[in-house]
Formats: sequence, C-alpha cells, structure tokens
Amino acid sequence: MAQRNKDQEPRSKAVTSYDVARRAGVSQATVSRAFSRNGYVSDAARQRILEAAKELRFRPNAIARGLITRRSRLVAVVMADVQYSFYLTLLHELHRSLHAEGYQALLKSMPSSADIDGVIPDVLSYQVDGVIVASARLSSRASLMCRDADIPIVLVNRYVAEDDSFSSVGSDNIDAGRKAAAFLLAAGHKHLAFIAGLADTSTSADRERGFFDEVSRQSGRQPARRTGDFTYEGGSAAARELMNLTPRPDAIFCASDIMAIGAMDVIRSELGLRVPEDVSVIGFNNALEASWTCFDLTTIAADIETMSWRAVDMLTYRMDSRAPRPQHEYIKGRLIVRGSARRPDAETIQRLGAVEE
Amino acid sequence: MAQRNKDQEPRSKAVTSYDVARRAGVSQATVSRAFSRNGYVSDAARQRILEAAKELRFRPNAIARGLITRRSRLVAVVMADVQYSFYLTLLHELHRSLHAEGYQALLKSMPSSADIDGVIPDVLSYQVDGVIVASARLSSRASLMCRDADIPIVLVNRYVAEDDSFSSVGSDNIDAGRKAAAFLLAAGHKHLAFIAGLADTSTSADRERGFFDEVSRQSGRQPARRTGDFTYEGGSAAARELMNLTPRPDAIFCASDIMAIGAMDVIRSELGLRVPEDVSVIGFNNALEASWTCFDLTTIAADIETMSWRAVDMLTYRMDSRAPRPQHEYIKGRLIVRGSARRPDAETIQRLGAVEE
DNA sequence: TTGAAAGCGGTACCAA
DNA sequence: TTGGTACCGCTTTCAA
Repeated sequence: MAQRNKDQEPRSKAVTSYDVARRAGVSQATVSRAFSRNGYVSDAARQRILEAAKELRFRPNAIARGLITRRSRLVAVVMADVQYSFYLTLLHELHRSLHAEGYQALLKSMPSSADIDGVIPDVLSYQVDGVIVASARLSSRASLMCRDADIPIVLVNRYVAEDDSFSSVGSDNIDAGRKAAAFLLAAGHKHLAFIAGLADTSTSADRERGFFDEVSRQSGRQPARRTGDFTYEGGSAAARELMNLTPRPDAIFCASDIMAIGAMDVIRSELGLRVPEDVSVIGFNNALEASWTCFDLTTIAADIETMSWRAVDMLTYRMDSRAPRPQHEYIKGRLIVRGSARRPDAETIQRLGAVEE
Repeated sequence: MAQRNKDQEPRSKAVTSYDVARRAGVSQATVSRAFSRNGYVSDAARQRILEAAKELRFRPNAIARGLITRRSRLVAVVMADVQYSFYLTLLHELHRSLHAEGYQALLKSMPSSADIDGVIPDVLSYQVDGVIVASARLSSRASLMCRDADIPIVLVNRYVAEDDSFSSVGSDNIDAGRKAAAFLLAAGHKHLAFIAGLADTSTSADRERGFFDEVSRQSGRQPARRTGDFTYEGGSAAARELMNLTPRPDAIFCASDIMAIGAMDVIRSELGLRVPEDVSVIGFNNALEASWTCFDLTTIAADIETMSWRAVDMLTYRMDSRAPRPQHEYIKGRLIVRGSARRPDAETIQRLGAVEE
C-alpha cells in the first residue's frame, strides 16, 4: 500500500445518515428530514429513526449540513488579546447567547486591535454566518472584506462614529457620564477630573461627553482631563498628573474600572491620600475586581448580559433577513454605590437609580 | 417562485474554485492542487491561478475541504465560565498556539465544570479534530463520547488522577509548593498555613503536597489548612478561620492569586493586621492583579505561554499519529518576589530561581 | 503536469 | 409521507 502522509491520515469512518437509514429501514432522505426540522416524517418512521440513531450514536455532521445550506451556524467572536476580566465575562455571555440561538462561537483573538485584518481570512474561509467584534476597532479593509462576502457584523461595547454601516450595541455611555457627574456633584465635590480611555474609542468619548456636559451644566466649569489608555498603568500615570494640578481634583471619574484601580493605587500608596475622604473615585464596568474590599469601587455596571443577547439578536436578525439598516442600541448601566466615592443624599441616590452594595 | 423560508434564505453565491479555474484557463482540479500543498502544478499555471484568485477574491472554502479531508482543523476549547483574568490569558495563548498550527478555536463555555457533557454534542457534530479542556473536570461520559469519536483530548492546567488516559499539561505544582515552603521557612516563618482550591483538583492537591512535604521535611510540622474554592470569597473565608487559630499563622500559601487576594483583604481590612509584617502571603499564577500596588503579591508564575503551546503540540501530535500513550507535562513556575511576603536571604532567593520585581 | 470523475455527508426538490 | 436524485465546494485517485 502507498505510504501515508501522516499529516493527512484520515479519521476512522463516522456513522452517517445512511447507516441510520439502513438500520431504520427508511431512505437516507427521510433520516435527514427527521433531523432537520423541515419536511414531513411519520411518527412511526421518526420513532424508528431516532432509535436507530441512538443505537448507532449518530450525530448529523454540521460541516456537511453547512456546505449545502450555506449556513455554517458559526459566528466569529473577535477580540484583541486584552487580559482584563471584563472581557472574559463578555466572552462567556456572548457564547451563552450564541449557543441559545444555535450558533457556535469561533474565537479569534489578535495581538492588538490593529491586527483585525489578519483574522478576516480565517473567518471568511470558515464561512461564518456573522461576526461579533468586541474590543477591537474595525479597519475599513476588514469591513469591506466582510461586506463583499455578505457577512453581517455587530460591534459590541464599541461603535464606529465615522462609519454608520455596522450595527452596534454598547452601554449608554453618555447617560453613564451624566450619572457619575450628578453623583459626584451632589456629594459636594468641586474639582472634578476625568480619566479617558483610548482617544478614538466611542466608549470613552461618550462617557466623557456625558460627564462634561453634566458638570458644565450644573457648575459651569470644565473637569480636568487625562488619558489612561484603558490600562492599570495608564490610570496610574493619569492620576499622578491630575493630582499635581492646582486646584487638586477632589473627585475622579474613570472610563474604566481598571484605570480607576490604577488611580486609587497611586492616590493612596504613592501620594498618601485617602479615598474617598480626600478624593472620590468612580469607575466604569463593575468588573469583578471592583467589589474587592481593597478597592470597594463605586462604579457604573455595564449590563453585559443584555448587551450580549442584544448583539446576538441583532446579528441573527441581519443574518436571517439581511435587514439593510444598521441599528444601534445603548444599554443603560446602573450606578453601584460602594465606598470609593463620597455619598450624596439618599434622594439623589434614588433619583439616579443607584444601588448600594 | 416558491416563497422562501426566511430562516433558510441562502447567502449569495460565493466565488468557487470553478470560477477561478475558468478565469485561469485550467481545470478546477488544478486550482485545488494549487491551493492545497499536494500535487504538481506548473509554475505557469500556478501563476495564472493565483492571479485569477486574487482578482476574484477567492478563498478556499474550509468547510468543504473539511468534509472531504475529514479534518476540520477546528479544535474545541472547553472552559467553565469562571471570570478570572488568568483564564482569559490562557484563552488568548491557546488561540495563538492553535492559530500558529493552522487550527481554529471553537470556544465552548459552560455554566460550570459539571456541565461538560452538554457541550460534547456540539463539539462532535462540528467534527472538531481535537479538544482542549481548560478549567473543567472531564466527566467519564464526556470522555467516552470523545473516545468513541476518536477525538483526542488534552487537559490544560488540570489532570485527572484516576484516569490516566488523557494527555495533560499543567504547572509543576509540587515543585511550586516546595518553593513556596522553602521561601517562607527561609524567611523565618514558624506557623505556616495553606489555603486549598477545590478539593478534587490536581492543581490544588499537588501544590498542597509539595508545600506540606517541604514544610514537614524542614520543620517536622504540618501547616494548618483550609479550603477556599479558588474564589475571592473562599479565600477570604478561609483566611478568617485560619487567623483565628492558636498559634496564629504567620504565613499563608494560597493555591491561587485570587484566593490570596481575598485572604489579604480580610487580613488587612477586617483584622487590621499588616502584610507582610504580621503575615506573609504567597499566591499562585501571577495573575494580572497580583502586580497591582494594592496587593503587590509574591506569587509563583504559571508559564501560560509554554503550557499553551505544549498543549497544542501534544494535541496535534495525537491528531496526526494517534499516538496511543497519553503524556503528562509539568511546566515549572517561577517565584516572583514582591512585597506580600517577607524576604529570605539573597542566597535562598537565588537558589529558588526567584526573580524580584 | 493536467483533467475527468467519484465522492465527503448532508439538504431539498420532485414525483410517486 | 416517502424515496430518488441533483447538488454544496473541495480533494483525490486515475488516465491521459
């Protein structure tokens, strides 16, 4: 016999619908009908087929099905390889929602958001039915490739301001910024500051906008501002700079919990100040770490579960009907009151729909 | 025309190898040869084919290829839906290693480790070439199903003591436990304690074994011990109990960073003790959070990158040759010296191969 | 080196 | 309600 390329050695033959058909005494087509929901099958036949299938441990081959239906029921989930727990939660929730709709998640991570072009070829050759982009900017090249292939895209926790052609779902960041401002102002703070994430992300920009709008509306002033790149180190560095200003800020709203934690660590350990007595700190996301005693971080909880199912819902909708108009949804977050920010009166807390923990 | 079931509306026709063949003036078979590495194609033909493919934006359909080759080049990555950043890093690294070998990662997460049976059907019907199980125990039912289907499994960061039939790769937990013990004893601690993870995980059991062995070898005593379930809350509760003992432990080794952090938070905030002056704390994993100023946690770094590529390597090896004998690899971790544990003399630090940060 | 043709394991149309 | 049959897009003999 010809020697085999070990790289190509085929797997042992699997049970197919033909085997089931033979055993159940029906045609292969009938077996197919019994497993795909469409087409009529008599109860008697279905019974025998199911039984035979169970005996043979038959499972329809999703790959073969995908080939003929042109629907792989695979959805790519694209994510830059950030390490923060928030994104793991997002990943799990997206998986849950996809699974509930009968889709599989093909994970694509990449060194940085800039490398999204590199993952698209894989995504295309595996004939995914849709793409969910989380924590990455979409390059125009990448989006063009998907459009060519007629693959819908939904952005989660992110949207592209310049290009309106993708659906997106994220937190209501403007509302969140306003809430943070209202909370801090009601607690009597005078010198507010903001630590932004990456400059060109809508998530950060909108949190900033809501925050600044509300502050200037209520107090007529502008908060101080630094950029923290959504990282712990960035948050630390930004806080270091902000706390050197005169007047020194007495409250900081951070565009993410991780930056807030970085800021707190600098404020307390490096500058020897107290939180919230000297400075109040508010974060965003309600990441796992925010509830740890060491931080006890007041924050605005992103509703990851809702975001995930809305994203999947929008995606399946577009996959099914190819609705041409992109939608945008903004899920309101809830202010979680913990100990890192001075508390305003109970009435304000209630008005903001905040919950104490 | 018959009305269409909107659920089944097919995607617009994609570019196939036939289109490329026509344009390049060759047969479809030749196009196939040009894209799969096997078979001869003249340079001239290859040139024209590649050109035509580029013009038409042709990408081979991996689904169709998988159908005929019986190799989907899909690998399922199975994970319980824990939220700790460590597992996100692991996920990214596994993806990286898989991608480097030309495999796609099919993400399967589940509510808890116990639900692994539920994900196997998906995994089977998508004809994955292999399964990597991270952060989950493998049920015997699940493993049987995979064996029936002849799908190799590799466990990462976990192994099954009772059943030797799976390959696994993890940290060298015994070595890690010994290092932690040696470090703490050399620093002059007398009353050591251990916070275990889940009772039936090898990861925790081995860390415990190494730790206990070394402690009793050097001091003739047994450390105190509590279980923390690998969670922040579990670590907190365990520390609360341990610190009530007489004599009160003056050093705690925790089977994970997250439990160590939970323990530290209780020790400092609740009991008003100082770390490391009153109690030294050592964790395991070198999770992202361990380096934060607030914790500055001395820990043993799991080498996630090496674990990932070894896991993928073992998996591809078994997929290619179906080597029957399962292998087990234990990757040594490195002790990262930070501020949460009293430091022994420089010589000990060097002898343990520890690095200061 | 190339092309024709037979599948891979299903789905879906059509006629019975 | 069922069976026959033509694909889905690719890989892989086999002959030329």
